[in-house]
Amino acid sequence: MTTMTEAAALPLNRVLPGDCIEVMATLPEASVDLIFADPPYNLQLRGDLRRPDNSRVDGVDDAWDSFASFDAYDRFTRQWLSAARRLLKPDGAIWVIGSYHNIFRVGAALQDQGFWILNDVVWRKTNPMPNFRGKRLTNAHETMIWAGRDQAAKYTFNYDALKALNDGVQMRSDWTLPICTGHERLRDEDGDKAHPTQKPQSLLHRVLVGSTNPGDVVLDPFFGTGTTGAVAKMLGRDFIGIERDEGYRRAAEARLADVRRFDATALQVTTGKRAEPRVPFGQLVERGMLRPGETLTGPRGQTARIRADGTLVADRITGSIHQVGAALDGAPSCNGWTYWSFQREGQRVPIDILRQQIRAELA
Amino acid sequence: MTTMTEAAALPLNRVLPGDCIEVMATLPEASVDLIFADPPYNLQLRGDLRRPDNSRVDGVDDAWDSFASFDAYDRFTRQWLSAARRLLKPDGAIWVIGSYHNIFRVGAALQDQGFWILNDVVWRKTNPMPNFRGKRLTNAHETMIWAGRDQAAKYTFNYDALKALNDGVQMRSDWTLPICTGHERLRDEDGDKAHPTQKPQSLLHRVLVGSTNPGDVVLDPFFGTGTTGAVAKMLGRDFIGIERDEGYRRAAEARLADVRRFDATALQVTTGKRAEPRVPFGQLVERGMLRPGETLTGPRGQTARIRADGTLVADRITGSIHQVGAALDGAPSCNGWTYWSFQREGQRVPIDILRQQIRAELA
DNA sequence: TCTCCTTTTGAATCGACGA
DNA sequence: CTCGTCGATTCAAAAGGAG
Repeated sequence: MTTMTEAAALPLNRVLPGDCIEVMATLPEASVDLIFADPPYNLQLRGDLRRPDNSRVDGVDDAWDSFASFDAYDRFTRQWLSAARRLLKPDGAIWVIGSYHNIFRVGAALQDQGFWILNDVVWRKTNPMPNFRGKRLTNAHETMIWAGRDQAAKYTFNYDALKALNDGVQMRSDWTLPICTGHERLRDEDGDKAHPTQKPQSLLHRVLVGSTNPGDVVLDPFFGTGTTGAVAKMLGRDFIGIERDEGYRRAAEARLADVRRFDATALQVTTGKRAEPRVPFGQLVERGMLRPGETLTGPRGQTARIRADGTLVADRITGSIHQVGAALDGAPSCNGWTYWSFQREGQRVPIDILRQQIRAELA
Repeated sequence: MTTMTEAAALPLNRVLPGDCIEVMATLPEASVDLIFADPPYNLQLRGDLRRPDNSRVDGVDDAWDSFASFDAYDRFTRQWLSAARRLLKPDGAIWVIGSYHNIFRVGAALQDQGFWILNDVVWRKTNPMPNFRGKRLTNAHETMIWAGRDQAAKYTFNYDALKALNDGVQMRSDWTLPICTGHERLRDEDGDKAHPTQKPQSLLHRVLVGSTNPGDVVLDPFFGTGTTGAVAKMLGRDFIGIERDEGYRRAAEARLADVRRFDATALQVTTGKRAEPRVPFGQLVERGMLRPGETLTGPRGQTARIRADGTLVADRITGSIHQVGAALDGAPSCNGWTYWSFQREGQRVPIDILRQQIRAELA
């Protein structure tokens, strides 16, 4: 959906160096379909933490996670969110992940800037770090906020694909997934973890399958070691990464070079009836699949006759298949396609069968 | 822990009428051990919502949940929080429950006022209302914030009691509990629900066991129909309720009169048996155990390829592992978990092996 | 009383498109 | 803009009723 000029101006599938607020300011507005952001959590750790066996926990103590006050953190948040919002297309959306240290401030800032929250999603970790001191509950989840650019945004939501991913029941707002460990966890030459808060690919897989389409542009302003880019590449989405730390950038670039894109068939995803072309009921009459004068039957024996223009008459009611069905049932609305049947060889046949025939021809 | 004079001044185990901000101002400072608050969520619903069968959803349209703007909601939040904080003893703590509509604003206000967040706790509903229009994820959880009066507060945390409640492993920050239905749900003379958002006793049971001791004073400034009071009474804690709606107050008082101390009802609902967790096939794909594009093999050499949403494609058939297996065999049904295998190092491996791996992690 | 099936219901920010 | 029309969309529990 990008024009040539936009596409030319966008540095796709690269990791841009620098501070994300400054770099985002250089990119063209309304050019990005989705933003996934994993900003610093502002953890406020005091001293170091030791396990019961006295070994030291390797916590997040990097300078980039340190802010002088809530106020400073809020200023930072509002700046990067504002820059990010400028880059979103009108129907774009954003995901932000955080913990209780920062997510309330991020959520309030999103609302204040006009983003429209669609869901908050809980990532339940199957294998969280235990609470070694027994002073609080095990912090076993993180929170993601999914928001449209504004209330009017017609955001992408692949409902049927996520439903398929969840064994045929609609996807819920709590996602149970393991943290990033094992081979997936990037390590430096010394065997230490390359990034303290590397997110699992499974998390990004679900986000991108659910809220983007192949060919969409996904921006990650806190790219880190590039989980967003890796999954985007696998799924045939374009990405833009921004990362100011050279070490993380190098790790991400090495990682991305090894990623293969899934083939076209694998990228296809379950779609529902919404994606199908519309078929006017009148077309069934025009094509002679149903004849004017023929009688249709409703679910409880209601009858109506077809007129030459594809409207129905029942009793004193006239109108579309939907309107007559709704009127007969005293219902506020009705899907005429699933309401009415016709007779063929003594059998009741739903009219939706005929619509499916036409759609099959169109495919 | 209360002195004689404080105890004398406190209206214990009663439901006080009136606006909570005004009523709290009349109570003595530093007199309460714990506050549990379920403030209005500011839902901002538009129009009515119908189920696919055309029945109408009885949503929250009460005047008390309506605010003119985020700004108005913030002012309200800061006022009641500030009044509540004055009432807390130095080592007191607060719980606030909310949804994505309001919880970010509440969380930020808590931090701004000097409360110190201890955990955010996710209430995962076993039986949430589905998303009827298929436009978002099922909103299947609510969020609670647990915070000390300030960073120095030596808050109460009954670590071992919660660990015992959780089958001997540390209590996590995600709690899986059913919503309030059935006999527990209070109804008026007409059989309608007495309160639109009654919380389950199991939730309060866990909160009060974990963060109060017998004899503590628990304040609920948005008392509603009195779940907090009922569970407090059962558990031998004192409570103070504030509720401005007379109908809710009467329902709460009738309810409380029937509650006996040490009633085991709440305990029973808290500990439920766990069934074997369902593992969607899609999770094997998300987690990279199987790749999109990879080929699965059936018992007699049938093949199908995996797509990014966890569905299979074989010939012209698309669907779940079960559906495609059944279609290829011309069978009415099929257990895809035992039907399909994948290749690893030249060997055929049943996909069920991978499901067992995931279940082992969850156990 | 027990089983089986049907009905009801729950804190919900729940369209798209053309005229 | 608004307005009218098309037509897509639900899961787990518990209550209630039939046999």
